[in-house]
Amino acid sequence: MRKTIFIFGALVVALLILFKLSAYSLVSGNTSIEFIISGIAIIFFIIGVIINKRVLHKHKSITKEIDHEKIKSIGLSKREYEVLCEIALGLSNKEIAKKLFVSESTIKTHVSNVLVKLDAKRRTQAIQIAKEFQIIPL
Amino acid sequence: MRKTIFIFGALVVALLILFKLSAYSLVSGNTSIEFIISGIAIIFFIIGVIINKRVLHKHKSITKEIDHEKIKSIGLSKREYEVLCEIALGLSNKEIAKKLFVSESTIKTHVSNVLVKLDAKRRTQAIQIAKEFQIIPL
DNA sequence: GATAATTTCATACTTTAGTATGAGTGTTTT
DNA sequence: AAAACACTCATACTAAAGTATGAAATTATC
Repeated sequence: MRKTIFIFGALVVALLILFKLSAYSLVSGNTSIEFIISGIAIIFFIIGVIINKRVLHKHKSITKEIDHEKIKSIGLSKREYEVLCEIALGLSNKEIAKKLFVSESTIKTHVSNVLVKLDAKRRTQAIQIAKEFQIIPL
Repeated sequence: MRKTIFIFGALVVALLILFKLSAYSLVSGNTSIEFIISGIAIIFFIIGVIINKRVLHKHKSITKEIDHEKIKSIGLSKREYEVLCEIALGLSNKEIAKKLFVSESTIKTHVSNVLVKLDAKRRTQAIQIAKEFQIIPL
């Protein structure tokens, strides 16, 4: 938020300087009106692009970033969340067990807990629900 | 593509009109220089926003829209693709069977074919692969 | 109209997933 | 220290998923 205020402040100052500069240039007759207009047009075009990018980027990040608060509110433990991520990658229980250096029965326990906490009947449904909750990357 | 060309053409024309107008206004002394500059700034700011939105929208559509060519090249039939989409929604074979008004064994056949064609060992892996191929919606 | 591809279904089987229960071992938290 | 939690593992079971094979009906395609 502080950044945004700073940028807009700088923008206003730049605008005022532009006004003064262009008025001076016109009076002194050094520069043509077309040149000034073109410069201003380019500058504001760029500003428009940048600001739009910022706004859209925030939107994107909302849909992409992981909602850690949601994970907590659901009550998923660190290990359960890890298992959930591996499920979403398409791994079997056996493969997850190997990857995390634990037994398959341990993974089964974690998976069961994840299903209960996400209110899912299957691991595929858990993936879908986790995506809706934005707790796993797309 | 035609649209883009048309828009840019209109843009150039609008620019030239602006030049003439501002030059005329200044000579006749009806309008202040600040007013003209502000107008131009606003117009180009808006143009910048619009163009940026178009570019980003195309980018988004690339990551969101379904690659029908890919589906064909993989060799997925219409029914198999339907089943794949239902799998991605987290449905069980029985649920898919009900939804598509066929028997569960039919769905099993389709699922098996899908797994072979996507080179997946499990339905969860098939979901992941299908997402990477961009043949199912995120 | 014949051929090829798709869709449908069944049966029998193997494998994986998921549930239930109990229990041991550490870590926090109170 | 005791309670609560997280992680681990096992056994035994049920349910679902996936494979293999064969076959009939439908629909494109040539």
